[in-house]
Amino acid sequence: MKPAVGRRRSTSETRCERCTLQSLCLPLGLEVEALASFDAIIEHPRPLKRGQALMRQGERFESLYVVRSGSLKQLLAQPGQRDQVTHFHLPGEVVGLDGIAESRCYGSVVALESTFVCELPFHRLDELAEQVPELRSELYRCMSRELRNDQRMMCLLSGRTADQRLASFVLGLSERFRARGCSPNCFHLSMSRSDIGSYLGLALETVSRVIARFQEQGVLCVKGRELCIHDQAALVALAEEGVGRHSGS
Amino acid sequence: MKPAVGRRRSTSETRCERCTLQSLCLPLGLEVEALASFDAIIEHPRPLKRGQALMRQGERFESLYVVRSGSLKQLLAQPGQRDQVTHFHLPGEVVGLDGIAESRCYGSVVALESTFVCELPFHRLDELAEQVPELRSELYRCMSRELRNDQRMMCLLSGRTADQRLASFVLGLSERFRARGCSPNCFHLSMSRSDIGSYLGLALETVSRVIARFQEQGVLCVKGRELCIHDQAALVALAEEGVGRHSGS
DNA sequence: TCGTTACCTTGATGCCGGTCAAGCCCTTGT
DNA sequence: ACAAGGGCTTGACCGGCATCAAGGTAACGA
Repeated sequence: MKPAVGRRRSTSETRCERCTLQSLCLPLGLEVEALASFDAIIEHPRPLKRGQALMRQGERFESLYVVRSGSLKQLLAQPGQRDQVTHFHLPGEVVGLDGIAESRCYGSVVALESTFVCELPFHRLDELAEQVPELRSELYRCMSRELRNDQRMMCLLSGRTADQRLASFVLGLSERFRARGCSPNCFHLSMSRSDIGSYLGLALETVSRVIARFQEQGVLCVKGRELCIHDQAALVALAEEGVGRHSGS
Repeated sequence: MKPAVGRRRSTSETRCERCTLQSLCLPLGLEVEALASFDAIIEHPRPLKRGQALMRQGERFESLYVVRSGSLKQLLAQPGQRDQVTHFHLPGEVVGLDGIAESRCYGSVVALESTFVCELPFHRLDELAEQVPELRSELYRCMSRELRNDQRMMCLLSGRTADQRLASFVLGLSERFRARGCSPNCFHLSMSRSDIGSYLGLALETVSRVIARFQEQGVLCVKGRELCIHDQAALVALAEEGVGRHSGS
């Protein structure tokens, strides 16, 4: 089921050089020449349809992927527990770093909509990183950033109320869309309420209810999966709100 | 307050070559020669006393550290929220990887007891990694492993009951002690109940109560901070226990 | 067009675990 | 030796959120 067929190298239209995600992506800061070398190792598997898997938990790890367009969710299955969403991946984000350690994919990654990715065979990437210090740094930075994000998430999950979690989630998405040149105030949620709930450690009913409450308060407006933030300041206040669980005084 | 004074290079007794943590530590798998180069960049700040900080959130990131003996906790301060424990670090574990991304320490790291560390100035480490592919791989693997652990933690925090969290926590520690050649069944908790609670997203009272319950059930035995596991199988069962929150059927 | 299905919303109920409070134990310093 | 303070335990109470349940809505295929 791996999209081995349909892979192809860069064409003029898929070149990094012309990619709008340059400012976010791995080859950030590479010289023209290095960028060309980087480009040369990229493969382009055929696009994924909604629900299709980019990788499956336990599969052999071969490549990193960068989302080119669309979005995906990462799922972790654990013994005696329902699958859990651990990440959502947006364009420009690197997928699969957690597979390096054991040469196995640590989670499954599934497209939430039609999704294009760039594939970076890891051994070739590492070879290139040996020669290009900037690429090496960027790889470190990328992993480090993800560590940082995961830690934030752990804090979110461990000490905060449903309202705070939802507010942080929405703000986080908003920020990520802004960085991608999309509207930070109105955007489309490609994931279901149930995905959001799983990700935030809440029941899907709670997600629904909190969204409804935010709407009543005029903080945002949701219709199906279209979301508009009306009062960002209020959302920030909701996310930080002094008194969550364990928050003390 | 940085322990700049008292740093010194390796002496015969601090050499990696003779270190009992070799099988766990970063230079894993290096040839004799590469190991010597690695050894040469290590510095040894003076030991930390209980409560002393190895790094403080927001400080400039310069070095990675490896715990040589003792243990530390990592704390993250967030606006309008009490500090939260995000990691406990045991001997052989690398500290500070999350600082690479922004060249700032992402959290504060504080000793839980008398603690020795090895300091690895990051720019020198990276220089060496350029020449030694094995070291590079090990660095990647190390970060990747941490990503994986953080994800496990996120799952723990988001979908599980207090009992499951505690049981997983104890099992995790047990496993880590085993890997370090210590008894996996009887060990010392260098962190307070409150630290454990913060780490697991529970009130310290809950930690105390759950431990008491486990004790009544004969699963383990705790006296102050000494812990003995009596029935590991039961603990595994408690950790996985089909029916947690969100677990569905 | 209709039926099927997946997704979402809203209500009612109950439990887990947070919070507050009181007291014990052990350590540390004078 | 005693006082003081930090850490731990245990009890009582109650609130937030999971769970169960019952529709409503939208998308899709026949």
